[in-house]
Amino acid sequence: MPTTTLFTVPPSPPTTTKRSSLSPSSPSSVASTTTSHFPNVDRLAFLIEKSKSVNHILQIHAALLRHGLHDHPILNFKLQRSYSSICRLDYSVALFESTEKPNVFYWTAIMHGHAQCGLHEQAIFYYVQMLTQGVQPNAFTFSSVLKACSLQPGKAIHSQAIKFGFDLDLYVRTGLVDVYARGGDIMSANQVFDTMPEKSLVSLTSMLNCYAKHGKLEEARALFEEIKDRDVVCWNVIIDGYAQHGLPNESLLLFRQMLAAKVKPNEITVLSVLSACGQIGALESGKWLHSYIKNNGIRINVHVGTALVDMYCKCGSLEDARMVFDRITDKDAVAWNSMIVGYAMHGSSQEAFQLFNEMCRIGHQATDITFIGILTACGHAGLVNNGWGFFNLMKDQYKIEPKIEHFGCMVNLLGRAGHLEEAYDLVKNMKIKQDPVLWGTLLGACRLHGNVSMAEEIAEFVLSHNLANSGTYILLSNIYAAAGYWDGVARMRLLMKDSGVEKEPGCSSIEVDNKLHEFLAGDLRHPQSKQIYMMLEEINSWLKANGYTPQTDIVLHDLGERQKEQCLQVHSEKLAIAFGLISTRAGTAIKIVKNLRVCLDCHGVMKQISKITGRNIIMRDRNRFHHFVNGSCSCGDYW
DNA sequence: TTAGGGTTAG
Repeated sequence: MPTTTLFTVPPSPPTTTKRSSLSPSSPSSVASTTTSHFPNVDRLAFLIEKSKSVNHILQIHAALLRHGLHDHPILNFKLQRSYSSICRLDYSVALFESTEKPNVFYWTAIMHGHAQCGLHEQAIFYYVQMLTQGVQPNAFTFSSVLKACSLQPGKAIHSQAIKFGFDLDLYVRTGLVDVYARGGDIMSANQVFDTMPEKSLVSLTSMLNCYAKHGKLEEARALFEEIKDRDVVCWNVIIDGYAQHGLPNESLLLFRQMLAAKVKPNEITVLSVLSACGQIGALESGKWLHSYIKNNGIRINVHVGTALVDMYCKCGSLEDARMVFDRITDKDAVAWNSMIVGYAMHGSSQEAFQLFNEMCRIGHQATDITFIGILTACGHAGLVNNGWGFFNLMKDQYKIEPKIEHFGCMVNLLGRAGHLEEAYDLVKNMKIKQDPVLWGTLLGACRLHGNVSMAEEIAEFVLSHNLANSGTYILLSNIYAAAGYWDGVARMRLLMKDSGVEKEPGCSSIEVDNKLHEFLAGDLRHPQSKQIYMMLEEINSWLKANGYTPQTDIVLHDLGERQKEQCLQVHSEKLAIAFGLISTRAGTAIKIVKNLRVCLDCHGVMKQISKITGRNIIMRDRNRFHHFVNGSCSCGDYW
């Protein structure tokens, strides 16, 4: 019986056993098949199909040439397909072109090969050529070419499939659902799907994917619940749908259900679940998943490795991230970027720069994302000159046109460092479309440096050019509040109310024993609420004893001093830290994730708590990580 | 009178 170990060199066989040329047991024996035995076509066909590397295929190809079998229609066809399957389209095309009068099998295979390798236009070109040469397509042809179609050509192929009578074929229909799904035409996808004469698990999954990809999670869930024998692909689609559309908790919940349903996760599953862990900042769950991967034979290839690096960075453990990163053997630019961006968000600028140099040294091309990481690193460290240096390097040497995100990093860097005019000029003069977020960044810098006049000038421009969003009103309101212009605050609140804008409430979360606990400001919903508030009282007495003054001026409401203090005391991050202190062992680090930027008062309080309790506190806010150790923060109070 | 081809997750 042939096995997949055919291409490994076996222990030396007894010399008395005559090895048949029909069952070669090593690559060289394929190529050196020169005995009188005529190779069996089935056997060679099998060997071609089993081949996974270009060398194996080339050896078999050579053997075919030696035996004059290269013209054999099936072997030639299989060879062509085999080269395509490893994306060696050069060989595949050469074979195809040397085939006299290729039949529909050859045409379909060459289309499929190109579609598979992402050469979509080429695949469609072959389809047109085939028709021009009078070869009739069949159902296989349509399902192959559809893989290469975006919405417009897809519609044309759809009509042709109807014309040739293959549109009811299960595979063709599934391909059509997929075309409409990819093109975002959910209505048409639905219509094609609903009118399918029969539905397979694959077609159901294709429709499920359509909903999940486009954030139609309710529809996706309803369809998912209807599917009887869910396979791993099905689960992957729904888990990823939640992970990519802002519901990472739901994604983790489904992952647990998948395990309970005894469906074995694969590489694709863990990519989505790791992303979900990263979004939540769930380090314990992420670590558990890492061990699961190791214990269940899921290979840590460059994709899984990068997802792990990303998860560890976002969950606050740079050490674990770096350990995984160093073990990735075939790092691509994405892997390097994830580690560089990780260092950047922790404010480890020097490490980010070092890694960037290392990446360049070994010949990896930096991408636009690399520069986002590097410029972010400059921003967190206030390195204005370095920032300009990298920004220009990117444009001039790497020929990467700065995108809105790069301008965002620069405006943030300049604005934060007090170079307000420079930042203003950069935004005014940039050649790409004006963006509300960028103006928001600039307004944020005006707020930080108390420049009310520039803020008002910008506000006027932004409001009159329809560039305001919810953030603009909030920022302006905050700027007025900080300057004590309560009239201005009232005006902005009115504008916000009229435009239906609501401020996103601050929310902090903390993971204890694999369970996520979320807190809003002043939250009383937690079962241990009473103990949490008692702990808060204790913290307050510690702070008082240490002479800490609450930063009441950051409370942007027109309230009295005592009320402002009370307002600060129940900020979500304070509830989370209080819960962390009562629910974890003394000495363990506490990790908190906040959806907004940490406020000045909470930042000061965290520093004090780290000193008083001797605990390390790691806090991820919307902007970056803060590591509080013994009374100081890794951000150096610059954030 | 034959063999060979296709659809879903990343």
